[in-house]
Amino acid sequence: MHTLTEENYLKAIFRISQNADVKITPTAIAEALGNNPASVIDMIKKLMEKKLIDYDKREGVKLTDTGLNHAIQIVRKHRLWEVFLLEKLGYNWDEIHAIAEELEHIQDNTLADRLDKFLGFPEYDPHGDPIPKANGKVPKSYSVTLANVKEGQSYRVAAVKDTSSAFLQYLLKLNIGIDTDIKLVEKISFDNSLVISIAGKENTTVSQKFGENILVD
Amino acid sequence: MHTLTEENYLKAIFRISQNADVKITPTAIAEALGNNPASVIDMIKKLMEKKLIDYDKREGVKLTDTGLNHAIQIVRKHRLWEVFLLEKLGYNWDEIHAIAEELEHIQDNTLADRLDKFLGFPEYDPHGDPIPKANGKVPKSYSVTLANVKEGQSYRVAAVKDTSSAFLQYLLKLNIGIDTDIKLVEKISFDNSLVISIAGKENTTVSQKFGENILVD
DNA sequence: ATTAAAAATTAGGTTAACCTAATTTTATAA
DNA sequence: TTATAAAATTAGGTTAACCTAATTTTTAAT
Repeated sequence: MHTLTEENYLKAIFRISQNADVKITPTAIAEALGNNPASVIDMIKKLMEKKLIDYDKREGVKLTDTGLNHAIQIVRKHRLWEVFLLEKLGYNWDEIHAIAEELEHIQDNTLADRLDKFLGFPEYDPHGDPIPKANGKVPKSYSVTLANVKEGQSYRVAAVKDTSSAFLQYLLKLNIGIDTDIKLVEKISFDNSLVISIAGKENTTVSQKFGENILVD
Repeated sequence: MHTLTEENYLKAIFRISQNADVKITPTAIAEALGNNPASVIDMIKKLMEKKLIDYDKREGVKLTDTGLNHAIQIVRKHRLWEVFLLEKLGYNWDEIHAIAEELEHIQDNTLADRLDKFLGFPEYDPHGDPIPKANGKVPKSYSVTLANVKEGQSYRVAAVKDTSSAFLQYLLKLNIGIDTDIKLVEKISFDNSLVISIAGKENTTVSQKFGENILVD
């Protein structure tokens, strides 16, 4: 139906719109996709013609209903494939994202539903991101980060924001995964570093950036 | 490593080279891919520069060792994915080829091996085509067609040559699948039609073209 | 051996998706 | 409010992979 490139634009716009309730600018899309704002303008015109997005300078870019549906279906496939790669093929946490980036574009009407059934209708992917249902409904997603949480209390790791290999490998080294318990021992006011205790073990210090990429429950 | 288009050329060249020991011409490749001979010439130049094929007018197109390896790996992935789609996701015989055409291009070094293991190291895909092993070895493939076989004898369907939906749906209607027993009752000399008995049932008549696309054992 | 048909090749053009450089518009801060 | 910076946009160019329409080469048949 749509080209791979168009799908990647829709997905990027969707992702940005999830992050925060800000205006989605051509520049923001360009950054997300790692290409030039001028190219984004070209594609914005094309996607508008196809009625997948609306755009004006005031409002920024917005997905139409059709565009949103497409984006959600792509995200659904991405996250289902991630579950498949981890659970069935035995890949590691940090390897699955890149492969799912390709698999999400496989075109077939019944594929997502079949995969969903085969995997036992999982609600979250291995990074804790909610897997949209067949009807487009998206399970609750987590938004509280370890960096925003009270000192002295324990939390369950519900999801990770950054899915880069670098971050996930670091987590692996620290023995942190989904469902790991983390206690925020202290917040260092100088640079917002976090002193944490992982699964009851001895204290470790991590950066603010680290904390902002861990979503807790 | 290579573009999707390049991979499709390698695969087409490989497929043609399997069929028969004939010279592989630009025209033949163009027909296989459904595009123009002029375009094929462009791509031949490119693939020669990349040392994936050799070409001269006398000899036609030949895959180099590197090119052959690439082609085999693509075919391996295609056929493994077909097994997956049929056995794990419950697709029908006639649906899997088209989806596998996309899946075969997913790039990851360990993917084929993991899939192979997950599926229990199958030797043949659902159309009876041999699945190349990790080391590039290809299990025995079948070459005797129902059209070339003696009257009065029974054979096991080992594979199908044509994997188009149209042909596979016809087979489904006739209740023919891999391992079905077919007896060649009579060959009509007028047009080489074949009178056959499927799994011991009453006689049916099929065309020469039909018979040429059934490989038997 | 000649000629007609088929195949290969060249030349030049198109489209999608990118780019850089220049220009215009909008936002921000003194 | 006016200058400056940032963002958006336009103009024009590139590359991959296709195309059509010549033209040349090869093959096959008389």
